[in-house]
Amino acid sequence: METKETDRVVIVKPVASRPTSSNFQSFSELLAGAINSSPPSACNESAVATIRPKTVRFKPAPNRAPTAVNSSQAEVSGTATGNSTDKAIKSDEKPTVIYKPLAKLVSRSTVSLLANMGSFNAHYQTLSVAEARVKSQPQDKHNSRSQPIVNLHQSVSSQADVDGTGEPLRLASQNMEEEARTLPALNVDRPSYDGYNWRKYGQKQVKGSEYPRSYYKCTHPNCPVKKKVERSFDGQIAEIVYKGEHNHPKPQPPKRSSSGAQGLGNVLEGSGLDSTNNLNNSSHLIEREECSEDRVENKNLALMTYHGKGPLAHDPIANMAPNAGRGTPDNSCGISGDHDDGSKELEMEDDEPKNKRRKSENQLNEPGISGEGIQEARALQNSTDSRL
DNA sequence: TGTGTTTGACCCTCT
DNA sequence: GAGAGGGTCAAACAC
Repeated sequence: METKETDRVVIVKPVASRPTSSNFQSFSELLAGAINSSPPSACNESAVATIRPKTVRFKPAPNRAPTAVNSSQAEVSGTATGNSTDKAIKSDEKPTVIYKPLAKLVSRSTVSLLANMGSFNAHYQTLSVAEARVKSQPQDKHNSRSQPIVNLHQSVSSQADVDGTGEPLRLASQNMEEEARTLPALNVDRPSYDGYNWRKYGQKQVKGSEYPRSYYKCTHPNCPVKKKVERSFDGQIAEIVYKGEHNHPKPQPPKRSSSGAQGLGNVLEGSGLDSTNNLNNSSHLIEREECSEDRVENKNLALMTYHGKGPLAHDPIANMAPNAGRGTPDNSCGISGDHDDGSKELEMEDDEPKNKRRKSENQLNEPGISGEGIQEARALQNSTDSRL
C-alpha cells in the first residue's frame, strides 16, 4: 500500500509539472527508492491529498529505455502500428482473425534498443510490450519479470509464439536476449501492432482477470473490428481478443519513409508479396471467413490469448520461432505464416486512410520503421535462428 | 487546436 | 424477474 501511494506521489508530481524525460528516467529510481526506504507519509499527504493521478501518462523515455520503464510504457501499444514481423505473423494468421492480433512477444530490451536507435521508443515499446503472457501460468509471469527482457526479444522472432508457444521461446531465447540487446531489435512485434490502427475506447477491470482490460476499436471508418487487451501491470499483454474482421486493407505506412530506401524495400517486398499474397490472401480470406468470425474469436481466444499453457510443449518451436512463421504449428484455422508473407501482406495491404492517425502512424511509419523493422527482424531472425 | 486516452456511467446480455 | 458482469458511450483531461 505504502509503496503504491509513494508511487502515486512520484507519478503525480511529474504529471502536474509535465514530466520531462529526465524525470521519467529518475522515476524508476525514485520509485525504487521510495519503495525501499521512502516514507510515504510526507509525500503522500501533500501529493496524494491534493493531486490526483488521473491520467498519468508516461512518455517513453527517449534516451533511456531501461527495461523497467519500458515495461510500463510498453502498454501504450494500443495505437502502435505493427512492424514487419508482426505482420508476417499475422499474414499467416490472417486466416483467422484471431490470430492477427497476436500479441507478439517483444523483448523489452529490444524495445530499449529501438529506443536508443531512434525516437521511436514509444512505438516500439508498445510492440515490445506486446509480450503475451499466459495468464494461466503465473509462474511464467514471475519468471518473466525476472527475465522479462528475454521473453520479449524472443517474441520478435517467435511471433509464432503468439500461437501460444511464446513462453517456451523465452526460455530458449534468454541467452538470445542479451545478444538481442546488442542487436538492433526487431521491434517488429507489437501487441497492438497488427498493422491496423486502434483506438482505445474503454478500459475496465474484469473480475475474472487480475489485469485491467482495455477495449480498442479499429480506427478505420467503417471497420467494425474491436479488440480486447488485457495487460499485466508490467505492461505485458496477458490476453488479446479480436472481434470481427477488418473490412479494409491494413493501413499502409507511408511508402517512402524519410529514409526512402526503407520504404522502397518494403514496397518492393510488398509488390512481390502482392502477387503471392493476393493469391494467398484469397485462400486466407476463405479461411478467415470460416475461422474468423466472432465466434471464432471466442474459440480461438485460447489461441490468440497466448494462454501460456501450450508453450512449454513447443520449445522446439520456440526455437524455430525466429522464423516461426513458417515452422510454427498452425492453429486450427491455419495460422501458418511466413514472416515474409505476413510482413509483406501487411505492408502491402495497408491503405492508410487516414489523415487522422497522422501522429501515431506518421511517427511510426515515417522512420521507415516498417522497412527497417522488417529487415532488422529478418536479421535478428537469422541470427537467432543460427544461434538456436 | 486537434487527437487520443482516461474514466465514470449507462445499457445489454447472461445466469 | 433480479442481479452480476461485460461492453460501450461520452465528457473531461492530457499531450
